Amino acid sequence: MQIEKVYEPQRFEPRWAQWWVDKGFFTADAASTKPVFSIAIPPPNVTGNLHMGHMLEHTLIDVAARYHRMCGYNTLWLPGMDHAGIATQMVVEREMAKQGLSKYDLGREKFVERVWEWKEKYGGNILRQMREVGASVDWTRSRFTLDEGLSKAVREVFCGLNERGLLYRGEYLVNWCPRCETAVSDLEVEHEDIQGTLWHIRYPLKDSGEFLTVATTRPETMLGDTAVAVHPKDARYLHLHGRTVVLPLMGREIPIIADEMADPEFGTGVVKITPAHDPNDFEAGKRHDLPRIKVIDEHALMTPEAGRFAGLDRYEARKQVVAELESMGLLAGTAPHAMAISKCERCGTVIEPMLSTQWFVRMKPLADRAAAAVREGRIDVQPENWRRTLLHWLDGIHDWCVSRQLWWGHRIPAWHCGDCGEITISRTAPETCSKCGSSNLAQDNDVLDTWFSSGLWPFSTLGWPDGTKDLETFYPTSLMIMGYEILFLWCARMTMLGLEFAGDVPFRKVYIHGIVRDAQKRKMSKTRGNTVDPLDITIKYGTDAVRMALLTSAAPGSDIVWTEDKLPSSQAFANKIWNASRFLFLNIERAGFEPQIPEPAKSEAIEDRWIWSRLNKAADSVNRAIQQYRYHEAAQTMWHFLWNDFCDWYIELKKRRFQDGSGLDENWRNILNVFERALRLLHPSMPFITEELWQRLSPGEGASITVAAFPQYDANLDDPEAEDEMRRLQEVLIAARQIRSEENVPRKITMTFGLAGPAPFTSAVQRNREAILRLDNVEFDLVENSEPAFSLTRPATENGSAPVPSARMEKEIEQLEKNISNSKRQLGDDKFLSRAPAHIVDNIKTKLAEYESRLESLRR
RNA sequence: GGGCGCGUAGCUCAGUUGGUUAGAGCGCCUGCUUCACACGCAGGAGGUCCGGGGUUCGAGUCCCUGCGCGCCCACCA
Repeated sequence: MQIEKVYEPQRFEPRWAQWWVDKGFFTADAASTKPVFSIAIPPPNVTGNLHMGHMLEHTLIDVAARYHRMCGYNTLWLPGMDHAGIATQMVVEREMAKQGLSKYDLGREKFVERVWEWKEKYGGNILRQMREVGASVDWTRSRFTLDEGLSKAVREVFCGLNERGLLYRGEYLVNWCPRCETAVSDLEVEHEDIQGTLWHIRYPLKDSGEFLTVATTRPETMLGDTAVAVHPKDARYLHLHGRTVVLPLMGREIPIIADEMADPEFGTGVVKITPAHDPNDFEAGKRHDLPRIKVIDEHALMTPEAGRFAGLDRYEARKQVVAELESMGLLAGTAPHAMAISKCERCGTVIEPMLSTQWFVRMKPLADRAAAAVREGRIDVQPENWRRTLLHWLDGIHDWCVSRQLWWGHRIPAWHCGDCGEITISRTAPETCSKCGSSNLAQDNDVLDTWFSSGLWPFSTLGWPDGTKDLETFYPTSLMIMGYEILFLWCARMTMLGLEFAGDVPFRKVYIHGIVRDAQKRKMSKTRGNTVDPLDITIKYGTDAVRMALLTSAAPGSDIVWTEDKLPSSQAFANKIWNASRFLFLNIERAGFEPQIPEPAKSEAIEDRWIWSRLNKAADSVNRAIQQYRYHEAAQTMWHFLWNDFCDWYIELKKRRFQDGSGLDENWRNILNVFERALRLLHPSMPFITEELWQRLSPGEGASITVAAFPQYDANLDDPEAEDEMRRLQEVLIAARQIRSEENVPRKITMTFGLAGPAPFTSAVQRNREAILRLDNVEFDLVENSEPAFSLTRPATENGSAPVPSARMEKEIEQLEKNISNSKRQLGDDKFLSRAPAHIVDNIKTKLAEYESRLESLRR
């Protein structure tokens, strides 16, 4: 068999990815009686390409899924649907802008067609990309956002909410993005702290020479003021209650009201009220029945209500308003003011609180149920602090504005009567108005928030609202792995909607991972241009290496800082395994038999006993780690086992056994079995290389490591004696290597040491003389004594004696003296003796004896 | 204004319930073309675990506090 010196992932990865799909390994069987493990794979969002975050998330999910499948579960990789919404539209709009087109040039229908075309082209592109980085997904269950089944689920939920009294429509202040020309929810707004300005403006009292000075950060909104407020108990203004001021620039007479929202401590204690353009003022306006005058429109331009400022951009209007006030002597002053502005998460445009008619979902009842499910542990959220964060959000929930003034998305299933104005909400398009019977009906123009349909994902993808075998088998899903940036947007919504409509939690466990950041620890984002394309990276280093690099840094609760220099070492690790197998294959050929995984044989050889015990420990650790989402630990464990234990010691010790073509003997039976088991343990983390090697080792028909059993801890394989003996051998050899290295003795020259020490050391060396001679080219003259520690001396050579370098000795002596005095101090301390557990005390006693013995021999 | 997280070797980070001489990868130094691998092997240097208090026989780990970063949530003009 030809095995190349360097592992080339590109040769194998696409092949296995395709093969697994062809073999149907990712297709879960709803009819199976095996325990179910279903895991949700969030889709990459639609805006074009995969990014490193997708890669991380997919890797974690894939590790969990492969692990459970190997553990005997009926495993479903539940693919995500393709998101729709503002992001999609923005990308298409951007594309169109390059051709000098705007969506208005096309009109709604044509524009939607454009988006569909785009979706087909790039949506498919994303699937292809995911396949290329080894995404293991049952795409047959995949679903586009606007497909038939999902639309049905969306209508069902919308109508269901309505029937439960959880839906309402009305005119409120919503977050409005003037660039996207749509309402957005609170969660889609980003806050940015800026140094703003506080303008103090003097409002003249009617029938008096007095002025009231108000403070505002948005002077242009004064054009829409319908009152000014003072605190009811503010002694300075008691006499003004019920009086009237004349709004500068507009000449409108507006009342002075008493309302607690005015903070006497802030500014002058007087606040202007603009019910149409500020959430607080909107509420105050409701309390005092104030008119709402809209002076800024959906494009952020001033309305005719703004008088001579009409048509101006909001910021231009601000300038002119301030200038005019100043010239009129009504500007009492300005002051810098730290404040937060709201921006559209998608396009960065400053959000305008806008009076508009929207659809809302009443969240409190839904959130209460979700919170209860989390509190009662019906959903286990890990890491723990995210559980509290989620609960905190659920407890303080606001109603959800679900309507969007976009052209792409799920149309709201509500029909307006052109005659009586009645709104009919229905699963299917009604023929006539439910109130007046008119057939003059038009469907609501708004579409639903992307997250509305996304919130139905875990059950809509399984066939809900129809009762299907899939739904029955795989819902609730077992585990959801997602980044914290969509904890509220998605996780919370899925939980609420799942509980309400699918009758159970959408997933039993949620694991929240960190996000991938760039080398400067900034969030990766396309607009910033600091994204890394997983395709480039996987082509360069291989998917396995990329996965390993992500996994080894994926400690729970922390973000991953992505630097490309992590890749070469993962790549080196893949190559290391590759070459370990190369060693095996070359020797198999030399030994004269075919590659195979033979029956294991019991062996008394120290390296066999030791490696089995180590492997067993690794299996234990990997199983635990994956179950506890400690993927980095699983990856690191296998890395350490394969590189340090298997390659550095086990193979090195075995080498000498393969000198002559001895056939398929005990050595082979052990090493091949150990290697095969290690491949299985590594498979979830590095699926491709492990499959390739496994197939080469085990040329069976159609078998795959991907469905082989995951090795479990087996108490019978624990061999502490062998581990102890091996540890002693390693200690002795390392000590000898140090001396060889420091004395610059070439490997070719056999070194002979005097080894004086207790029986365990001397007998370990005695039993393995031949092995260690071959390994390090060292020999030992053994002297057994009753000291607790061994000591190494260099017998006289042709060059004279002088065994150990003195600098090293002095340093060690210093360290030993420190240790000894520490140990003695502890052992002389009555408190320590009486309170510390016995095994700690014993341990220190033993150590002390070892230190003293070692010190003694060094001094000699 | 609330809440959360971080600060450990030059760099990027591990370090489950407090326990003995704090680890890894990269980088650095020395020596090796040893017949699996130079994407390698062997050896080495490098840390007052951010500062200060406290609890404890014992603290990188728990508590308080200070400093420095970062994030999330929030309708105070």
